[in-house]
Amino acid sequence: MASERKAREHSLKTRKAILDAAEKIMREEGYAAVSSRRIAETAGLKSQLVYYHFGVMDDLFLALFQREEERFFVEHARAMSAPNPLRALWRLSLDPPTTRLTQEFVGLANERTSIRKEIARSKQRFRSLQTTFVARMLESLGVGDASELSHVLPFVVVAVSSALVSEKGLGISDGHAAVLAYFDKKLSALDAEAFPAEARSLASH
Amino acid sequence: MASERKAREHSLKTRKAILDAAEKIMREEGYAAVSSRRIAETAGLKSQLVYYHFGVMDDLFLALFQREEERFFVEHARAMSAPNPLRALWRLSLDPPTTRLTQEFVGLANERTSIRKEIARSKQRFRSLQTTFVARMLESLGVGDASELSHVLPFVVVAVSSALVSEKGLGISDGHAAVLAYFDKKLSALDAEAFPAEARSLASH
DNA sequence: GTCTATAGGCCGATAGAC
DNA sequence: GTCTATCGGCCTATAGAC
Repeated sequence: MASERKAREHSLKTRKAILDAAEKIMREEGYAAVSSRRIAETAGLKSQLVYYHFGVMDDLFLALFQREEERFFVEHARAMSAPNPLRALWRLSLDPPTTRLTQEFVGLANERTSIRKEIARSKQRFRSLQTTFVARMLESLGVGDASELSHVLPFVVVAVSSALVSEKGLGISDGHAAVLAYFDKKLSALDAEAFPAEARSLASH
Repeated sequence: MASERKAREHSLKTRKAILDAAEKIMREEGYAAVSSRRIAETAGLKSQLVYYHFGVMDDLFLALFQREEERFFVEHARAMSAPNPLRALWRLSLDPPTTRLTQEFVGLANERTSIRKEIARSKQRFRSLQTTFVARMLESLGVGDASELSHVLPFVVVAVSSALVSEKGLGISDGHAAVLAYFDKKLSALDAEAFPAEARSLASH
């Protein structure tokens, strides 16, 4: 029936509105500010609808996290297949909206056991993707201690960019310019060495 | 009067008990779990005493932070004057109790404006101390681009150790061994270069 | 699927007796 | 300085009408 389809679409629309509102609050005011009432206020609907569509609050947070993880996975894959993958990963990790939300989820994980497992699983997933990628990259360069560096490099990139975003949120920027310049320089150089412009240009023919 | 002195001592004891309880809860369950009632329960006293001794909750958090900052400053100074200062700073930043609490205060800063300024001020203070210290160290080594590195090095050390502690809290340890080995090695080497054992041994005579 | 109404809990904070 | 008592607020979550 057409009415069933319409109802389903409407339901999806409400779910999206709730998730969007939750995400906005979480980004701007932190996970602690996310409540069914604040979501309702932001999305322009009644707080009980949150429970109707998502069950308990834990499930809402899980749904939001999974949506975010999917989105991040796409951006992550794009960064990895860029001509300068290390620098692209670095810039992606520097994106304030993305990283800010990730940090909030980590904070949330300290409070809610059901969330912690998901965050941990997701973090390990991306870490594994990055380590594998960098390992291949270093091997193709003939680097000797590729095993250690392939773990260290992605870890440092993510940790440092995360710290930059965190401090920016606190209104601090001491030394940030130096850190940005240093990593842009070093990562670009490594990218250029692993994926020389000539090879790329030849490969595309 | 002796009774006045006794009362003052008792008051200090209560204040300490409250701060200790708040710190314990914050460490174990996160800043969101710190409430006057939970403090009272943990410290074995009435929740109203929290307000009597500290005014509003913001002031309690400020008092706790300042106590913690003082403690950290002492440890920080000790690390800087160690024979291998960079590695000592690295190990200090890796201390879970210290770093875990710092991270909770950063989260708290997202919620409470009055706290944010204090956290930012303190972070800048330590950053400045570290940058100055590393700059002198690199200059004595005759490093050319000492200005950039003196900003990058402390930033990376703090960011990476913070990320290690954070992940450990989530139950993740993928690649941690490699990161630990790498930084221990690199920082120790830099320390040894700047403060050779012979120079130290001669200077102490 | 959305509404009104409401139960039950923890919170910050204050007033006033002792 | 510590006690009892209490107010008002925001929260999660559910019941039941439409």
